[in-house]
Amino acid sequence: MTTSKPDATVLRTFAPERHDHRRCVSTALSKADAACTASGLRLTPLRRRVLELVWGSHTPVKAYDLLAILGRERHQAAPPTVYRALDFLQEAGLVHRLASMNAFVGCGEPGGTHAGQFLICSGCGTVAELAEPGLSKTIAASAERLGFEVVRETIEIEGVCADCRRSKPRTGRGAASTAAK
Amino acid sequence: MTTSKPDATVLRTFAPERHDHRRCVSTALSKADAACTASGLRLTPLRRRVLELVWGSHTPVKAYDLLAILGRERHQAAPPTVYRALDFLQEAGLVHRLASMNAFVGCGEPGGTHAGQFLICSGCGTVAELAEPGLSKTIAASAERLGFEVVRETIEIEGVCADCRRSKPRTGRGAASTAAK
DNA sequence: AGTAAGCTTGTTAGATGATAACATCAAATA
DNA sequence: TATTTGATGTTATCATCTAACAAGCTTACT
Repeated sequence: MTTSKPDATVLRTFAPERHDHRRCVSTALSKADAACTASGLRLTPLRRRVLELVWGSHTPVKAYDLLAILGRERHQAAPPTVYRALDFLQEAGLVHRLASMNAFVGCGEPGGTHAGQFLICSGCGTVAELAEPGLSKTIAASAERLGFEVVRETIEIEGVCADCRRSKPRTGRGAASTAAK
Repeated sequence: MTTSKPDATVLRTFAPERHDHRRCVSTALSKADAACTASGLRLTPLRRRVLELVWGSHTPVKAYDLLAILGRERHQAAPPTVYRALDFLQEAGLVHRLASMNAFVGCGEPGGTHAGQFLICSGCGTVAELAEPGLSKTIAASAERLGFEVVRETIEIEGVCADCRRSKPRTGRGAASTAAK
């Protein structure tokens, strides 16, 4: 699920347990088509397929997972194939790379290349993308005081999403059930 | 340069051009000794040496650079040697890993395992570590609204530090001097 | 001291992540 | 059509990180 939320700062919400994810994918692809057409970028079949695969997963996707899938589909696929497609998609603002986990997620609001702010749930692995102006503003203010000019922000917050907190509530001191291991 | 700054939110400042960095290193090692003694952790010769090497560089250090140095010193050193030491130092709160560049920096204020907020200068490569409560608070507020429980923050801001801005001032549209490559 | 337990390091091997360099092919343009 | 540019194929390699087991040290207890 990604669009038409009242809260404009949430570009991509955590994936709810039940939803027709195919619609997310097709919506994302349509947006991508439009965005590329508008800016004169070439969303080739390969690039489009990679984008589709990235969106196809609820959770961030690793480059080599994509590579494995492409390898099955195309009889041949080497790392550069996938990395080049991902590079293009990143520059086009269609996917984001999560540095803290070396993985990629579809961008909920393609268009301008914007800084991503991500909440990553360690329970279900899904990711929410925010665009909190307040956050960027606070960072800019801190940087300003040191005379630092901000170019790129990497903000990735790991934690537990609301759904996972409900299904695996925390006890007072350490979880009891899944404590082993 | 790392300590005794009036601004308590700056845990580690950008390295000034001229300073006796050996003092930074020895200060950091003393702090580490004290912290480990206090918390019953074993700062073995190997771990201490790795910490020293990390601090020895003004800029974030790559694991394989450490490995190369250790290899020269010890006649043998394999990746696990260095990664294990780094893991220990991270958990002890003595170094931070910068996910956006796969590198490590000494922590300016060891002790509790705190979230790092980093300003990374792409000019000189040096890093400042902040602890802006306002920033964490803003993040917590955004997370709160989504019912998200924050566990770990990865905040890495890339840009240009004050010194580098002075020495390579930006022109109106694109730098002229160092534009080629 | 003896010795068992647990932590630390050595060692080998390999998984995973990413890029360089050059060849080939397709699309856009002159 | 010829030329140029961009996209993809291909091979090779580098960089980052981890698993698994062996060996050595410390610690704590008898």
